[in-house]
Amino acid sequence: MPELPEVETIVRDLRKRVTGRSVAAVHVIKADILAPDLSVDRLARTLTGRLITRIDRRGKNILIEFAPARAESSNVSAETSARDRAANSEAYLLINLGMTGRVVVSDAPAATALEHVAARLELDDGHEILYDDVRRFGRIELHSPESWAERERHLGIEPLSDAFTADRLHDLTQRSRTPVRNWLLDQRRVAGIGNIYANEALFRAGIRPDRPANSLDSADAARLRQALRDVLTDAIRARGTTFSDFRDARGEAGGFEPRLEVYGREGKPCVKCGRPIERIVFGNRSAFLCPRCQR
DNA sequence: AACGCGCCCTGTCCGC
DNA sequence: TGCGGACAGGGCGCGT
Repeated sequence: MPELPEVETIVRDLRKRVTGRSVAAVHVIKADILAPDLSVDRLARTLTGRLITRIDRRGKNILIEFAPARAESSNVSAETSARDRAANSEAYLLINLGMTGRVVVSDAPAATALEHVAARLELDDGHEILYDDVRRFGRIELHSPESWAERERHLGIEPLSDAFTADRLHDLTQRSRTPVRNWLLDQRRVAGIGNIYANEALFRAGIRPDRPANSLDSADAARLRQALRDVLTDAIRARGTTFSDFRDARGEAGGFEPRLEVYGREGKPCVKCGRPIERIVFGNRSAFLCPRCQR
């Protein structure tokens, strides 16, 4: 269930721990977590020896940026091969955790407990970045600046950015009649929301999850925008929600689960009115709501 | 062509 | 006690 707050938690941990390190070696144990066009060989060839310059998050994706392999030479021959050009520009490693992916730095005590390590990045300080994933729904992609720019075009607006205004959200929702919970899950519209925070935000905003997106008026959109920002911010502060699988880069669970108000609380009393929380299923996923507080 | 559904994968839990 | 089936749900590919 890693969504925006969980990924942000990992990114902040990683940023402190591995920025400025370089890659000594790459090991892939389960090759099926690599993107279809990415071979173990190309990944290893591209990353070995490279300096980690930045760690970022985009939606639910971890983005590790690497410096060019060689310093840019002033006058490279016109016949520079594609591989040379790639080595002369930044590289971007994208990690999507899927359902059960974990990124843990190897010196954390919890690292030894990882049972499904799919890939390891050895660093020059002797530590490793471990990618662990029981179900292997996660994915690792390698990008050039160009392919990353292309990939990013398919990701929607960041809900914590200044650009995510009530007007913008209202405008976007008016183009679709899909249930607003499903609407929120589509990463091409808003990036970073998954089923847990979609449900939590809709409860906070007093909006039923099965309402068509285009039924939201501007007041609904304003409440939803604020609810999304609040719940994501609160969850980041609590270092994410752990149901069973999520762990931060130190291998530790998040603290937000006890503060969920509807998700996973079927039959339990609504925190606002006391009525039992209902679970309904649509779009192949559970939605949780208070039938009284959400309209 | 936006939308909905099934699939990928494994661990856990529940009912018989 | 054991086992089969449902369920978890991110993201993608496909059919309508």
